[in-house]
Amino acid sequence: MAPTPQPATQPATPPAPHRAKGRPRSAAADRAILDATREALAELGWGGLTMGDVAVRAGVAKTTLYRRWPSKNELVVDAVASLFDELEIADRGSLRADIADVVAQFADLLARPESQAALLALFAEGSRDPQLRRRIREHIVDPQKRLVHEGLAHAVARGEVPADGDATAIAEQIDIIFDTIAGAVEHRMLVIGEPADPVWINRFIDLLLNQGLVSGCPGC
Amino acid sequence: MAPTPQPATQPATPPAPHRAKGRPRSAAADRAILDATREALAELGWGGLTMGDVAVRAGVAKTTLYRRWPSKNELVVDAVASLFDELEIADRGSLRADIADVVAQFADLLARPESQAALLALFAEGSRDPQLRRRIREHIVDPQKRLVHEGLAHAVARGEVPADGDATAIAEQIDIIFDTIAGAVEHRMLVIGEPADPVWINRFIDLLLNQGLVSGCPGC
Amino acid sequence: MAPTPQPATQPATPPAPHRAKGRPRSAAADRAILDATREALAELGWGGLTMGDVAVRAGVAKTTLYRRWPSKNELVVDAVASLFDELEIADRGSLRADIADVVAQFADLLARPESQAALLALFAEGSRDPQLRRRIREHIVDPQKRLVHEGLAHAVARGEVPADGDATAIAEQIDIIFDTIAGAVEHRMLVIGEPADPVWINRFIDLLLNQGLVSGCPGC
Amino acid sequence: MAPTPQPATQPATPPAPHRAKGRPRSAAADRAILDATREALAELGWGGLTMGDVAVRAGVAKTTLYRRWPSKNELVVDAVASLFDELEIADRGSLRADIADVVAQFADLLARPESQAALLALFAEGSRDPQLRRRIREHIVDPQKRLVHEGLAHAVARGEVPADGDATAIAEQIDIIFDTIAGAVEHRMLVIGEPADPVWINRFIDLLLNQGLVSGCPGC
DNA sequence: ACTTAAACGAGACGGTACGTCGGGTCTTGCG
DNA sequence: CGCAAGACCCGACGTACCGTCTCGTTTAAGT
Repeated sequence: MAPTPQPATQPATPPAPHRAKGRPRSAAADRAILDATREALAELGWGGLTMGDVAVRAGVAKTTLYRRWPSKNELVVDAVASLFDELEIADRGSLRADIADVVAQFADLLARPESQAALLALFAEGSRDPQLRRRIREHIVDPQKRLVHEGLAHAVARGEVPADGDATAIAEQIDIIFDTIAGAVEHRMLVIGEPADPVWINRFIDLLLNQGLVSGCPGC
Repeated sequence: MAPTPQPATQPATPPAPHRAKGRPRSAAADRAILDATREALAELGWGGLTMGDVAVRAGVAKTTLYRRWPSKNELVVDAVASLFDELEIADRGSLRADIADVVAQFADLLARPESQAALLALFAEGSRDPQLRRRIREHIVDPQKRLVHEGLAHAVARGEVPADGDATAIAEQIDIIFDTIAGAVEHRMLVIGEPADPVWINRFIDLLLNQGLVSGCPGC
Repeated sequence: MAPTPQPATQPATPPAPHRAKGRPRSAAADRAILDATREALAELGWGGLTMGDVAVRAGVAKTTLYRRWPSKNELVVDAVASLFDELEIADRGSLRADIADVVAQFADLLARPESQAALLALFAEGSRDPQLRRRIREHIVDPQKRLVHEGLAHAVARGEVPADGDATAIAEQIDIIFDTIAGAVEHRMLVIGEPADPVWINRFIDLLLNQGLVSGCPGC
Repeated sequence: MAPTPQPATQPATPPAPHRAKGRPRSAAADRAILDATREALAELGWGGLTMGDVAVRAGVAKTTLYRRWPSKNELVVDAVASLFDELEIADRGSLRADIADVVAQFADLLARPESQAALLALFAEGSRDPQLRRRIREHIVDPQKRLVHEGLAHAVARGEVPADGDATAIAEQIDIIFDTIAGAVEHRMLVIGEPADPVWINRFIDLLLNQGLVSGCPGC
């Protein structure tokens, strides 16, 4: 999510260079502000984070903040969204290994204090602001479904999982799987505050892959 | 969670009547405040909730609030915790039906705006305040594990699930199951903001009970 | 000014002893409260004086205070008025000596910090509350006019001052003299904050007795 | 007395223009606040005067008040001090007339409710705060001694009063005269609450100029 | 000794103002 | 025109006292 120019929303592809009059905006300021935001967020949490403080940390005037982001919400979304770009799924040879790998990545990400504070703060604000919630889904959550999608593709390619023909059925299936995996890790780390270590991950995948709740799969 | 007496934390079982000096605290005020808090929370969310406003709604002086709860956090924990006392698991004849029933109850609870706002706000604050997180676990989250415990007992009694001998293994198993179920519903409703309707619940239980990810359970 | 019984103002002359039922009021409490008031007043001034603090200093419940005095005003008037009862005029052989003596007494009284704080606080409140001002006049200021009255009587007896026949003229004369003497000392000590030492007193009496402003009394 | 710049007390003569960064303070706000303060003071007195109320009357935020004056004291000193700049002494042809004139001016000033409340409140606070008392003396009281000084000069020029050679003796004489005149009027109007009408002024000057206490000046 | 009723301590109560802090806007002068 | 600085309006914060109100407990006078 790129810094949002306030007065004039520039087009996605700026074909006309639009020879900006006057002094151009400082790119360094953008970076400094986002870094300062993440730092302050990790230290103080959403409630403790103040625009004035971010401005001071970034060595920037408050005006400059508001010129780029209309409010705390959007600033923090931007500051946090980028963290999730690093998640990747690699073909590790088996469905179990692939899941374990991506869950571990997610767990690593959520282990950072700033991620915890930032995400929960966003989710909390999102519960009152449908627009913000939509932005969170679109920019932060939904993009990660690609991981499930790709992982499933690998499994199908390996023959571990049959290729369901129906596309919408697959989409819904992906949603459920994603809800379940993401939710379990989130609950474990954000709500309970316990680490999702390899042991936990293993047990969780056991449950997910049927060696869990009704092991032996007796009457299913 | 009962109103926390500020200066002197009395023991859980007060054998000594503790001859209260001075005018006793008004029980009506306690009730009015908690009700007002839940109401305001639903209307305005955590960020919009003001102590002054709660006081006005409760027909109570601001000082009376602060005399009982040192901060918004504690007040909201108290106000919200009671909502979870209503969850129950009934023996509906099959493991699937039991799970579906309790998930539906949980979904109903999280469908209320005040629950969403309150829980997420608490979780967010909890990420910065280990003490608060502990209180959330102890007073709100962990007590619900009884549902899994009882459900599992029913299933064992019915012969749907073998009785694992090891007690600690069972405890860990319960934790994982709880993390997974609670996490999935939380993610669905609190993060994504989508309803956990019967269709979703069914698919989710499919996944949980092996008719899901690797349906047919080929090589497990 | 005696402690004012609140609910029932007893008649000035209690012919019927009014056989008090129940526990009688503690005289010790009265004294403790007035002492505590004077002490607190000297330390903290009117603005800093709190009823709660006075109660604590006096080892008494706040209720006990309010049972006797309806407000801070009346309490402080009572607490302060007694200080002025000690002023006396002695026949020291000459008008000048008599005046010097009583002015010195007044200066000693106003030299105490609690007198300064208390009086000025009362005067200040009195400027907004005509009733209080009246009470101040009647209970604190006017009673001291007896000093001028007696001093003048001594001077007439000595033949230093002719006996003006008209009673009302004398009364007005006394008022003026009192305003002048009291005012000068008050201004010197309460407003300016300088001591009224013997040198100042001497010069002041010079001015008052004609060796002052137009010394030599040329054309009078 | 000018509004006191809070963070940096600039020198009396700012030779360096002190290139002010940021938005300059609104001069209109200064005026509005001082006017509102005088108005509120007259209506409500010191005790009733609220910073919040002053802010509302001045159409200004409370923070703007506190940015300029650290407390009620300083604000009211500033608001009131200017009232005293209007006192003047004119050469009316005789010492008696000159005195009568300036006393009448002083009486007019003290007849305004806001002057009474403000002055007494200041004096009261001054009794506990030596710094404030010093500021009162320097900014409000002492400057008025010029009136005595000038009046005396006129009298000497007219030959009504002999020119005392010693400068310090004259200074002390002025102090005494000022204490006496100011004190009498203050006592009359601020303490007693009676008007200093022409009749009273005449009698007072009689006393001051020897036709008073020992009229006829028999043995002086 | 027993009754009775007011005084008492403690402290909770509804209020009001306090002085501070953060949000978001506006107004300067400089580059 | 961007930018730093900082004043501005607004509104919530948590605290301190106010004067009132219950409580349960003395404490003396009258029986």
